Amino acid sequence: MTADPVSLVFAALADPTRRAILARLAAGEATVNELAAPFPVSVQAISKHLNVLERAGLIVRTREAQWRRCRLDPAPLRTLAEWVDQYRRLWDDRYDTLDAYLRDLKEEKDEPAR
Amino acid sequence: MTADPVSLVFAALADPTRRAILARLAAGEATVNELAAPFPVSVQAISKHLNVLERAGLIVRTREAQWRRCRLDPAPLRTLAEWVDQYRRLWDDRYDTLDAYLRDLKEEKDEPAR
DNA sequence: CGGCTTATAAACCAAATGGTTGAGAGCGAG
DNA sequence: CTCGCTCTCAACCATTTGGTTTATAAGCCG
Repeated sequence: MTADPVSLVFAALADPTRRAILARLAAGEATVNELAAPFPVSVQAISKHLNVLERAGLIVRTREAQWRRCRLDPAPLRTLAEWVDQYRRLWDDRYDTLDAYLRDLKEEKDEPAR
Repeated sequence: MTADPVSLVFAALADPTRRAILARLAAGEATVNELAAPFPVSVQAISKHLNVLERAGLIVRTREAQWRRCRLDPAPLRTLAEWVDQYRRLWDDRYDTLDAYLRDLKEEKDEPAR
């Protein structure tokens, strides 16, 4: 129960079953049974996975007769993309100019380095 | 022990302490003690966190006298950025033109040609 | 050598995780 | 109303996780 949203999203995505569920939902809404069908586990287990995804804000569930329709909410994924982008300069060559800018900033800050 | 690399990376990032360690390492290499200093937990706990980060491929540790110097390896973050990008069209309006392009690609594939 | 510092290993513990089964609740169709 | 389908809740279980403390390895320096 770390409560902090970023951790919730990362934790939710740290499971292959849940990532597969998201992939399925990217193609459109689905009911719990539809989502559970491809997996070798019980529907109850999938229901638990959906709870995790919902608490992370990655899906929303709407009740519709006896069905619970699940829809993907991409907002947390956007947040996550921004988080990863903090580190883009570390691997992306095309980031060179901004990287140089940041190096300049750093040199200003700690002169006696190296 | 899910072994699958993507899950390892997500799981490693699902902890605020470990993300803070990565943020620190983005500014440059550091020893275990240096990394542990800001946190209210024992050095042993940090050592365990470093094991998790290392198994996820996010850091590499080199021995240097009695110190273990830790360096960030951005490769898994790049993989992760690519994973998230699968979903970019779901939230990014500017993705409209590329979205249309991908739809065209898909139409091509559905035909027997190629 | 002996002591200090750095870091890991091992044993232990409480809590969280991912799964199961069993028991309903909610709703539509016959 | 009752049957069947959809879905969740509750209890239980094994394993993992994040932390602790204690012990130990490895290396520098006086």
